[in-house]
Amino acid sequence: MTKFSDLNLSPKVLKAIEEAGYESPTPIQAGAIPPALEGKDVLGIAQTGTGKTASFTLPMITKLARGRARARMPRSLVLCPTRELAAQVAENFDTYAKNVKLTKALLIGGVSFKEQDQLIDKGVDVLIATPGRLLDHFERGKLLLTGIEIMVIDEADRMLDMGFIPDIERIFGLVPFTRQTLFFSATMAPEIERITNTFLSAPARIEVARQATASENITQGAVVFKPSRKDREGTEKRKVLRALIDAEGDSCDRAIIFCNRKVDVDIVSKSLKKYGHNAAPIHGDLDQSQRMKTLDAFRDSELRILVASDVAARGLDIPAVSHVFNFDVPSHAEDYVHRIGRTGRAGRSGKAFTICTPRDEKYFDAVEKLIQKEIPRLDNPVKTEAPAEKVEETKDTNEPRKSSRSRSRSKSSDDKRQVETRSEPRTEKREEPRRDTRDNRNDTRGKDRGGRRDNNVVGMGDHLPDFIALSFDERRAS
DNA sequence: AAAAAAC
Repeated sequence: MTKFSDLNLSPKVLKAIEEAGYESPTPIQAGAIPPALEGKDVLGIAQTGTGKTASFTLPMITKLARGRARARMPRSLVLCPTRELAAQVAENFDTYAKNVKLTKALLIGGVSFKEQDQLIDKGVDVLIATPGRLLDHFERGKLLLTGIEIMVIDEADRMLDMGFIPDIERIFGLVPFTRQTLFFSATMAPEIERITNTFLSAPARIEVARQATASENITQGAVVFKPSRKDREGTEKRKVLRALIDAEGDSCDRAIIFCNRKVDVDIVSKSLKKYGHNAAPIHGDLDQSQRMKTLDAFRDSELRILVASDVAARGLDIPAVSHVFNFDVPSHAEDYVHRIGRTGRAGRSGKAFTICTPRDEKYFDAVEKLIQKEIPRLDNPVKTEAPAEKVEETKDTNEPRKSSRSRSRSKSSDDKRQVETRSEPRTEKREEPRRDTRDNRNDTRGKDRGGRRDNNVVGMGDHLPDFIALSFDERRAS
């Protein structure tokens, strides 16, 4: 098996790798690092969780260690689709460049320009950025991109989804023609193919998507149910969610709940908190420092449940998530794969539950078609509409269920949320509030991230279930 | 019916 020491990385980088606890490169690393070090363009086709980030940071650090940055002329540029992803790449540089003198700046939105400007003025070796903020800096004339030696595009397919491709093309036009380009995408959509044909020159192509895997290690299940009333859908889904979480007990020690909408992220998070769960929301409307804090707490196991929009579906490095719950079926089937791919990583087992109501059904069908597998239906964990509850809940409108609801409810839709949050704890036997005593356990998980030494983890964690290992085209082509 | 990203 290849070792990092066979890859021609600089001794200082090797030392940092060793200190982080790694010995063997993952396939994408073994494939991408040698051509990157030779100065070739690289086209890496790899899913998240394959060790992709290190496959460009390691050779970059090795190459940039020689030479120094000049003011306002960064020597390399890494573009990421989301702020979190950019921050994560920056952390990766910190880890592996700790024995090397390298300066870097993180240019992302949501934070002030001032500090970013100061860093750029001093001169940086590595610029890590989201496209919008990078162009903003550029337009202010504070930033020269003519000194870029290496440019990295991370998660290109996601950039495509987010409409960043015009920005990316523009940035390609601002960096020198002679630069080296390292380009990463989980899939090769036609538009991505076009970009790579245009902007890469004779790239070394490394595809690890089809990597064989030992076992299918995500257990999937779905609760399909019909809400008793349209206006109770949210409440009842939350109840199902709680029942699912509770049924998992202590084995559910780090979970992500995905919702399709930001409002629902907030509502679900609040509701869980009220029921004693250690939960917090993350989505794009929350301010950046809050997003970072929440994510850090989740990684450090201070936070047990992360309620998220699809900001967190792809790319973020969150190790060893025990459970993924889909509060909604994602409307893009591919997102299902990304979401549940947050669990069952690096050889660990994981569980993924999806809640599906009639309005989700067509998306659910699309998901099953994509993964070429039937997701086992689970019994609704909420006792089949216990009559006692029903009576209590509906006592204000004491009438047969099938009666028409044409009589508009006196509650305005405005105070619906309020009503619901008030009534929720009442409508069911409130379980013992769950105590998340994370501090009383021997918590080593936080350290997992940089230096896991578990026997069953290969390289930087390249264990993927079979269907994830298929490219999307292959999955679609069923 | 959506999320993300620039002010």
